[in-house]
Amino acid sequence: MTDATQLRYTPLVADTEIIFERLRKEGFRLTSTRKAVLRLFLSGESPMTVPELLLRLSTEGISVNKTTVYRELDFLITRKLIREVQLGDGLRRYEYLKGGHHHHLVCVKCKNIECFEMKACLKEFEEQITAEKNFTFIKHSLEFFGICALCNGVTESAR
Amino acid sequence: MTDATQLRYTPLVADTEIIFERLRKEGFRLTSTRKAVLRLFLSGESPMTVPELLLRLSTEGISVNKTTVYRELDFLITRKLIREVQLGDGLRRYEYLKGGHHHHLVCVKCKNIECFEMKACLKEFEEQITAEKNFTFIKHSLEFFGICALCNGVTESAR
DNA sequence: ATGGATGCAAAGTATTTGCATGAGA
DNA sequence: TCTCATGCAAATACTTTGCATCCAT
Repeated sequence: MTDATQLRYTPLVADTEIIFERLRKEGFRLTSTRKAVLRLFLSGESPMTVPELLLRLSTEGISVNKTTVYRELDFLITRKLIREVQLGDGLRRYEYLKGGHHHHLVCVKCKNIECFEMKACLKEFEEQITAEKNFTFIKHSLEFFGICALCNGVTESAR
Repeated sequence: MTDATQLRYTPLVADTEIIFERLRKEGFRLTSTRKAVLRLFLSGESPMTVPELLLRLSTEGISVNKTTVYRELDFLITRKLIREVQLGDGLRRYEYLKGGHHHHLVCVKCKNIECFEMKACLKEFEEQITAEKNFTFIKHSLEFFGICALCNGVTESAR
């Protein structure tokens, strides 16, 4: 329970190439949209909403239709390359699913989202519940909300 | 960590009256809409979306405008009588906030939502993180997804 | 009668669908 | 060439806003 490790997304170009190659082998097309969206997720962004994603892409000079983005997200979710997360404000966000399961520290002030791991976090709890009430666990989501170190350091006057 | 208690919402009429009286004393009006919405939450429903809530009300023969419902929810959230919960499908649900903080077991098959408590669940974890990285915790949300006992018992053919 | 509460219409935002067209492999 | 992928328009779903009216106290 006392085992929290901060996740660091390493924006490995190698990762990108490996994923591209895997998709190609599986018979999917590597269109410019797909590459752009995947690169964006792989670059270590915080979870993004669709409007945010569209803005990011257009800022980079990439013009993509929103319908295409929604469909691309469906595709990537199905391939388990990204996942949807909800952080309490009613918006759907999407983030790169780099191997491990992890959770979020959401700053309610600056809205920054930090990812971190909790090894074997709720395993024993889930096992106990399974034994007690025949509930088969598939997944869980755990989000923490509070004020981050940066915002804690900022004095009222300095805002 | 091994302390899970199932929550049971007791639809106490007394609770309803106490809340009504409190609101009245604070200078808020007890309109028929307010009473109906509050009674619905107090009757021990699972978390509901606004459309679900509107349907429930109209089934009971209560005609309320959706705008009014949204505003009533705002009001009740401000008064900390209900809270918004997100259960992974992108929809906002609302539930009665009966004193205690609790979590949810969401069945992905039948969509049933069970509430339960975890005493001192993540307290020690939060304290550790606070010490490590100056993050001030305000709240957290924890949801479990899986197959409930009922759905586990149902054979494929019986569906 | 006063001000909180309501209803209605309209606008705003997020997401999905149908269909014709475009472009990787 | 053969489909997967895309764009566009429109539909759907959810939520918010402005304003006139209502009604609980």
